[in-house]
Parts: sequence; structure tokens; C-alpha cells
Amino acid sequence: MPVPSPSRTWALMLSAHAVLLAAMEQRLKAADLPSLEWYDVLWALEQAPDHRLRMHSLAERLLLTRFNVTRLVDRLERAGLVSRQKAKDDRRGADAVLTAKGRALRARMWPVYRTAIDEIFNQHLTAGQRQALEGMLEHLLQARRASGEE
Amino acid sequence: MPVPSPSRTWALMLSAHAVLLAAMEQRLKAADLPSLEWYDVLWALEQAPDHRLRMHSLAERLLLTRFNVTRLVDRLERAGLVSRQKAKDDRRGADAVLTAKGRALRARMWPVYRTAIDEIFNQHLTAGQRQALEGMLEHLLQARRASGEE
DNA sequence: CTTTAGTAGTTGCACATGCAACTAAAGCCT
DNA sequence: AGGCTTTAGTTGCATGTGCAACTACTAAAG
Repeated sequence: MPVPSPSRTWALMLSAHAVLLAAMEQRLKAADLPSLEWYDVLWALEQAPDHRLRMHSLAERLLLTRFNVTRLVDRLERAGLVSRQKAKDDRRGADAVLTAKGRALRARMWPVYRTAIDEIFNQHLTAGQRQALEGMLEHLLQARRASGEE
Repeated sequence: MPVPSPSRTWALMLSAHAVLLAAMEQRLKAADLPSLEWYDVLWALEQAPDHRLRMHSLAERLLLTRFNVTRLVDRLERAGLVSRQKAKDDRRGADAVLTAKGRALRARMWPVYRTAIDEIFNQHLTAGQRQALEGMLEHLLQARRASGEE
């Protein structure tokens, strides 16, 4: 007769993620801004050299599948926030490139997102707790990476 | 000129969630079992008195919207894992009721899920870390609840 | 070269989700 | 009782996601 409750800690992690993320999204929506997913794309591109990334490395950074990124970029392109350009060195490839409008939108999103992170997340933890949490999460991620590349 | 990286801790939380959850789902799929979402429904019902729950309280427990639960239960019902029964006391209401088949499936899923939680999550943290983590997550959730019910 | 294998990205189709509108039944209020 | 509001749950429609199959190109092997 197993105790069938999944590890309490893991269950809490799932709940906390769901609740906090929903709260974040709500903040953005209330400010008439697009989703966190769009923010992630814009931010990934803004950080990238020349504000451009190959589709597959964008997928890797965002932890999404290639075909999902294809369509995510479709949407951002329709909204004029990024544009697609054929890669020079490999004629199969395409870069997603941040547009001026995309940069401007990200700049408008960031203060809202930042405030939400502070109020929903950071503010409720001490610096020591945040550091401990980072350590744990990084360790978990690293363990996963190690087991994935066998 | 804001530093536009979202809080590193928060970003790590998002990444870790995505990566660990994907790993969990993969384990289930590799064992030819349905998703965690289905597990959650089955487990919520198994814990409930009489193995039944009103649709809206199921939604609340699973942190899903009502209409999403409607269709989630549709799918589980089609698979014979739960059945719907009109509530007696309130003729608008409906209960989702766990079937024998549903119980059996959850029993088959649990060992796989449990192992995955151990190997992907628990094993990489000390008991002290898990406890600290639980404390933080609970505190965050509680802060959210407090701010939600104003 | 030219065949074969692999990689980058997209697309068709089936399925899942979000939102607003809907039906049906309670619950109030006078 | 009759009407107004609220609550439970479902559904239509537009949008998003997952998987396998596809096109176009590159790279490797003979």
C-alpha cells in the first residue's frame, strides 16, 4: 500500500509555479501587454549579437520545440515585432531578427514584468533564501543536463 | 537604463519547472501511461470522500478553469476512467466519480511517477533543502492567496 | 560526381485551451 | 407568486500545441 501522494515538495513546486505564473500573466494582461512567452522571445533576441538568432537556437533558449518556435515567430512577425531573414552561411536556415517595434514593446513590458516579479516573488523571500533557491534549482538543472547527454 | 534580465531566481524557477516537468512527462510516456494532468485528476478523486468531486471543486484543486475541467473530464470519461453523475442536492451540479478502471490506472501510474520524482527531484536535494524549499513555496503561495482575496 | 545520410525549418492534421455566450437551476427580495 | 441576480456547468469559435511527414539544403562516403 504505497503512500500515493507525490512528494509534497514536488507538488508544492507545481502549484507554486502555476499560481505565480498565472499572477504574472494577469499583470501583463491588465496592462494590455502580450504574454511572457512573447517577452521571452523579445528578450532572447535583444541579448543576442546583432539582435538575431537562428530558429533552432531560439528554440533551445526558450526550451521549446522547433516547430513551436516556427509558429511563435509567425505570430510575432505578423505583429511586426520580429522579422525573418534567410541565413547567409546556410541557405536552409533562417534568423529571427528583432525589429525596432519589437525592442520598443519589450521596453514597455519590462517595467511591468519587473514590478510583478518583485511583488509576487522577490519581495517574499530574503536574499539568503533566494540564493539557496538558486543553488537548488541550478543543481537540479545540472543533474538533468548530465543525465540527458549520456 | 534598466537591467532587463528578469530576476535570475525567478528565471531559474521557470526553467527548472519546464525542464523537470518535461522529464517527468517523458517518463510516463515511455511507460505508455497518460499525462500528469490525468494523474492529478485521478488522484484528486481517489482522495475525495466517496471518490467523487463536484466539477468546480475539482477545478479548484487542479488550479484549472471550470471549462477546462469540463473537457478534461470529457476525455477521462471517454477513456472510462471517471464517470459523471448528477448531483442530488443541486440539480445544476455534476460530480466526477472515479471508476474502478480509473483507480487501477492511477495505481499503475504511481510507481512510475514516484520513481521519476525521486530520480529527477528528491534525490538531488538534501532533506534540509527540501524543507527550506517547501517553506519558501508555501510562503509564496500564502502571500498570493492573501493578495487575491482582498 | 553522385548517392546517401543528416540537418534546418515548415506544414497538415488531430487535439487542447481561452474566452464569451449560453442553458438550467438556485437564491433572493418585495 | 413574480422577477432579478448569482452559480454550475457546457459549448462555439478562434487560437495554440504535438507529432509525423514534408521540402530544401548540406555534408560525408564511395
